[in-house]
Amino acid sequence: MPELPEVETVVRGLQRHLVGRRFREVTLNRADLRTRLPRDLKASLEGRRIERVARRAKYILIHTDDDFVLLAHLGMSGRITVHAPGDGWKQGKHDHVVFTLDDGSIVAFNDARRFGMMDRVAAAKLDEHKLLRHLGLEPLGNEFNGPSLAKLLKGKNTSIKAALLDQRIVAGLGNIYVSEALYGASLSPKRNAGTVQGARADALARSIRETLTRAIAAGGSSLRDYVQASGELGYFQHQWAVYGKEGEKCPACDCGKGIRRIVQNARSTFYCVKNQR
DNA sequence: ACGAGAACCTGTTTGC
DNA sequence: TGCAAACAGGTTCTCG
Repeated sequence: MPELPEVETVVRGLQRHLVGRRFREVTLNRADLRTRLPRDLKASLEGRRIERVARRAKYILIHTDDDFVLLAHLGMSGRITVHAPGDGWKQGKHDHVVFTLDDGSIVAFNDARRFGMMDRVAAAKLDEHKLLRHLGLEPLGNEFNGPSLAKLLKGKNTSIKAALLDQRIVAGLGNIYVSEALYGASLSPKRNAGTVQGARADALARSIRETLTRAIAAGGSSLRDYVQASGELGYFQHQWAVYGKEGEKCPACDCGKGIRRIVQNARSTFYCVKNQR
């Protein structure tokens, strides 16, 4: 489900409702997510004040007043939703962790497939965390541009599609936005990653940045599981150029072949054969 | 050392 | 209609 724009949207929703509040109660309903939840999660969080909420790649970072960070990843099907006191929220089947805040609002972590995770780490050691330390460039960060992307792709002997899904290169892209960004840069997903240099890398970096920015503005893309922290859907799926559009006309041409779906590394890729080389 | 494929898990859609 | 197979916004481990 959630790629960078969806996680960023959730983070913004959490910032509105969590910052300045305290965890009053933490309920662990099941601990066997992608990684096992820390045993002391409840004891270590209850009473703590939330200082800020941030994002690194697809990870949500909730900073508490003891200089620790609650790290959360939504996997494929994870959601974090916030419910005002008395809004009628009832615990559901896959609500694995439920937080009650000091104002009585509820924050629910729900994840049917349990590919998501949560962990707690000292803020000073955040960058050394096993799951964060190998992450590549933030595509919306200042250091991300054509030359920095080209440098990371140089010598990569795989498709540009597979390379962009590798979080050690660009951190935060997923299956939807890779197809969309490659379309925006007129690059074939089958192109060898190492050949994306110079002007091609410039175009790709620009397209990645623009695609993600537009998706965030639309509140992310809702395909099946994803909702914002408020429960509202995302709307960027209505602006997709190619993803999920096999057989449809590409927005830029009338080539008649339509948008094609191929499978790369066991994941669907969508692209226009004529416009992307 | 690198890249492809399998595995993790549940729910929904598709096809025979 | 019913059941099985295929597929889904991700990541990590294993194997060649």
